[in-house]
Amino acid sequence: MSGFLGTYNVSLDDKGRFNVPAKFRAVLEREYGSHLVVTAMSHYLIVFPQPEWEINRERLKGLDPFDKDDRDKKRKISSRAVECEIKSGKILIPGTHRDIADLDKEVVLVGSFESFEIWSRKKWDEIKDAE
Amino acid sequence: MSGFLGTYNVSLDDKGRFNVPAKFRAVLEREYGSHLVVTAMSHYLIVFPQPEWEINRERLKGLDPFDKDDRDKKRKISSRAVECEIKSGKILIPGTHRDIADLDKEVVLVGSFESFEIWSRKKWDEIKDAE
DNA sequence: ACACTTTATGACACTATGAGACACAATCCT
DNA sequence: AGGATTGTGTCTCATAGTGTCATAAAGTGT
Repeated sequence: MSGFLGTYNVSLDDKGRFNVPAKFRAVLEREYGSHLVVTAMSHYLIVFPQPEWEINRERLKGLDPFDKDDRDKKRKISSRAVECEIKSGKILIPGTHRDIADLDKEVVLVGSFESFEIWSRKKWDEIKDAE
Repeated sequence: MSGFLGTYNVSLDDKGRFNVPAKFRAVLEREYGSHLVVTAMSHYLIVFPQPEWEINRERLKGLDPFDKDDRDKKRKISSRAVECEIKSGKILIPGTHRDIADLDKEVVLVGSFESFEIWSRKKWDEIKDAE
């Protein structure tokens, strides 16, 4: 109902996974499912439940695969995304995406209603009070 | 479900093949099959699963065979297309097409929902951050 | 405040994946 | 035919990803 709320400090295990906080897990179980799409912004990642992501995708369906502008538009979105799944309560962020967002052990999850974000603790500390 | 997503650095073996990333392979197995059509754009290749290619072909059928622009577009697409198949988990890009896209050892696969693209690492690095 | 339940961390063994290599088959080219 | 080039099957190894458990920490009810 109320979506992803709050800020959580979590830590990645030796393989780059983290436990989804119980509150977030509850949202996923109630409203969505275990399939997620993670997309990279410059300094952080956004995690969409698959059904939310699907809404974006629908808008891109009609585009012409042989038209340059249409392709560019699609590529920009799809190239930075990756499908993930919650397995044994954990999510693995692929290495490529960990690198983009510069994640090390300490990361911060930030709820944003129908999606949530993943920040490195360092970057988050820098921006959280700014504005 | 969500099509080809993400960016993968892969390397061609001594014969010009590459392993299809597991995520892409899963999409192909779930939604399409192992038959592909590869077509060359100016600086990269586009790989369509055969069923997707068929859909686009239907679209091109609507074009006017006596209109110059329409003919040009059709010719451009058909003349540079080639059928490929995944064999032992790998795709071989024919030499002709490797040349067109200027592929050497390091290539980048870029998902684009119902198709994916093959770039030389060099070209990709040039354009990936550009707008 | 206590026992009990749930949640998060870290560790470890195991599996899957992608790179590279090599032998072999098919095709092409005079 | 013979040799070069192009394509195919298969194997090994390092690394990335997965399942599971023990322990620690946090949260819940009485």
